Amino acid sequence: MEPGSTRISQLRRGVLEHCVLALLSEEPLYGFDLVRRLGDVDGLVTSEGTIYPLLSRLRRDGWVTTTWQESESGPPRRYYALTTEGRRVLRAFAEEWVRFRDSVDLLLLKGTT
Amino acid sequence: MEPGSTRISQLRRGVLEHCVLALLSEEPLYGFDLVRRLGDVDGLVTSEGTIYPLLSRLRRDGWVTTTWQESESGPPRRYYALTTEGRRVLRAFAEEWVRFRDSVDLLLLKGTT
DNA sequence: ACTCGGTACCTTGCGCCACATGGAACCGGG
DNA sequence: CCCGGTTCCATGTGGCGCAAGGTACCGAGT
Repeated sequence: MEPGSTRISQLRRGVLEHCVLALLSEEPLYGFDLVRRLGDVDGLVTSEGTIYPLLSRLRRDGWVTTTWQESESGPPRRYYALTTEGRRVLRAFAEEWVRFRDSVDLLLLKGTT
Repeated sequence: MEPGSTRISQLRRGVLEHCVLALLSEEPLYGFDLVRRLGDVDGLVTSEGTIYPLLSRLRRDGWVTTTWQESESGPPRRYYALTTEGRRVLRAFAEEWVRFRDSVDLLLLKGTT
């Protein structure tokens, strides 16, 4: 399938990023683990080709810091942890999301019930 | 501001399209009117530069049909009406949206309450 | 030793779509 | 006779999710 063409993948735009922040708000995690965890969530299944560029952006924007840690089961892991700015962004998005979600719900589920 | 760069505009991706379908599911509407109606909805404010290419895609995909109608207040209006296929797509997306929304809610609003 | 699957990191190129910008034409009122 | 409101459209840009492909480490099996 052509990249970025499915309807559901359009949906994830701008949301996935903040779902990662939400996961990191509980504990530092590494990329490969994030892919696995998101893989368990309906509608948020993703791949390494999405996660790593995304994590780079988070780093670039100063929303996360990273630390390398040895692994017993493979190459070293890069753990990502939220910065104060990252937490602020997450909180702000959570509010924005609620407003957006309610608007879409209102339009979309009016006649459907 | 650079086009498509704001965080909120990423959110609208793939959603706006189906919100338009939802609006059309009640009655045929024309482009300029759609911009006005979406302008009243928090988080879905958009512009003609977004709506008209979007409507072209809906037409291309056979989800809508159009009819021209004279206007007393300006140039003729192009009214868009849902096809059977369009209604099917809308119903399918509504289900997909609920699943997606619930997943995001779960991740995003876990610690925020 | 050698391969093989699992783990773990990364880059590159593509396609989609929201948006800014700008253009055209119609109308009514000052 | 111009100007704001209405109504349609096309073009170019930027961001991001994704497929594809590459590198390297580990343990287990042959």
